[in-house]
Amino acid sequence: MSAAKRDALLDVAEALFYRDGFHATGVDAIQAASGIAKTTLYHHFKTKDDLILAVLERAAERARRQLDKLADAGRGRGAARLAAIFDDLRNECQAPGFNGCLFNNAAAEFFSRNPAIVALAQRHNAWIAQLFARILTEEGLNGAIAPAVLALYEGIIALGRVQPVEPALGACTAWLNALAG
Amino acid sequence: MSAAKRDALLDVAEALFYRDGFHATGVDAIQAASGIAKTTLYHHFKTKDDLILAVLERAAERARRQLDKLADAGRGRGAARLAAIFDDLRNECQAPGFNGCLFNNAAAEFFSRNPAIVALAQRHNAWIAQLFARILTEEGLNGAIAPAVLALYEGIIALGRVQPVEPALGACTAWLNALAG
DNA sequence: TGAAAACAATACAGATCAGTAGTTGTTGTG
DNA sequence: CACAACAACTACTGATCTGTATTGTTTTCA
Repeated sequence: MSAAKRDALLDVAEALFYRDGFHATGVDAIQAASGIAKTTLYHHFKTKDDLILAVLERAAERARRQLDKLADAGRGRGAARLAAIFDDLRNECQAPGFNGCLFNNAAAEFFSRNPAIVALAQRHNAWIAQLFARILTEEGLNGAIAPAVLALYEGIIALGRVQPVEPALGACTAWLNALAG
Repeated sequence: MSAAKRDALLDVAEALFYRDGFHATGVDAIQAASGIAKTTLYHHFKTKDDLILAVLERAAERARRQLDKLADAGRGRGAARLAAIFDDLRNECQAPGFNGCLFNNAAAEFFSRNPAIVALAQRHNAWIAQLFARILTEEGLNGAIAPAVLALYEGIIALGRVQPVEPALGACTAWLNALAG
């Protein structure tokens, strides 16, 4: 399978999984939406769970690249470097069809069922926590609060599904700026 | 159906929904685990989604009672009144089988499928935000940060599934205490 | 051009899904 | 005791689930 076709398949699968959930999205729906035959799909992914893992791994890599880019751009700006990452949340949470964090959604659905999926979500969150810690120390701030910053980050994403994010984001960036003062 | 039996049924359904997810939990599994016949179940709940809504509504009432109790107990203690609510999270997140927030999990699974379930999660989060705002103003603090406090609260719950909550909770209560100073 | 792999389409297997019909207890009430 | 209402059980419907077998076509690459 060409890389482009594989990407197209993963695109379709990710969109359906994200919108409708993992258990509620049948392989038939992915087949119908992607045009790729079920036989072919199962030739490249042993099971549906393997496809889900591939979707999640690709999405995690993409998210990490994006976060790295945002973190690099703000280098030397103190707490504003963190605030820039939260600013980016505004766009994502307000995008149509926003349904929270793909990885946390997956972890919730597979909590008692597929440890590999939960572990992937765990690693992804740990990576973000480490990024936050690095940013904080590089900017001369207290790196120990990184876990709390991550909680804020994930909390805003979770709430963004059912609430406007602006109030939380506003108070949050105020906090982050207070860190610098 | 007696109230006790209804409660027992909702207990079983809630436990299965919480552990395995809503779509992954079949009505047959609830029947087998509760001993209540499927006919009876469908006599009292028109559809599976109605059962889910009943489970969520009961759980939301229980959670609100618990939060109200914690909020009342800390009256007059300033930011510590909020910190007490976060302290309670420690126990919940460390309990075996902890799988995040039942309402956010439900909202994620039914986001594109059942607006009533999403709306219930929305109302529950709004209620908590209002509680936090009331506590903050009653304690002479800035009520406008309530949405951010809620984000912290929900973020810790979301992360509690895949991470130890202690670091985030520690930094978080430090923040809350700094609010008082 | 020819061989080999990958592909699509269809049909199917076996299990499970939500939900229902009908019959047999079982229980509470006059 | 007799009656009425509810609950349990079994069995079933039709749909949908993951995953596979089959067959034939297209692509690829030497």
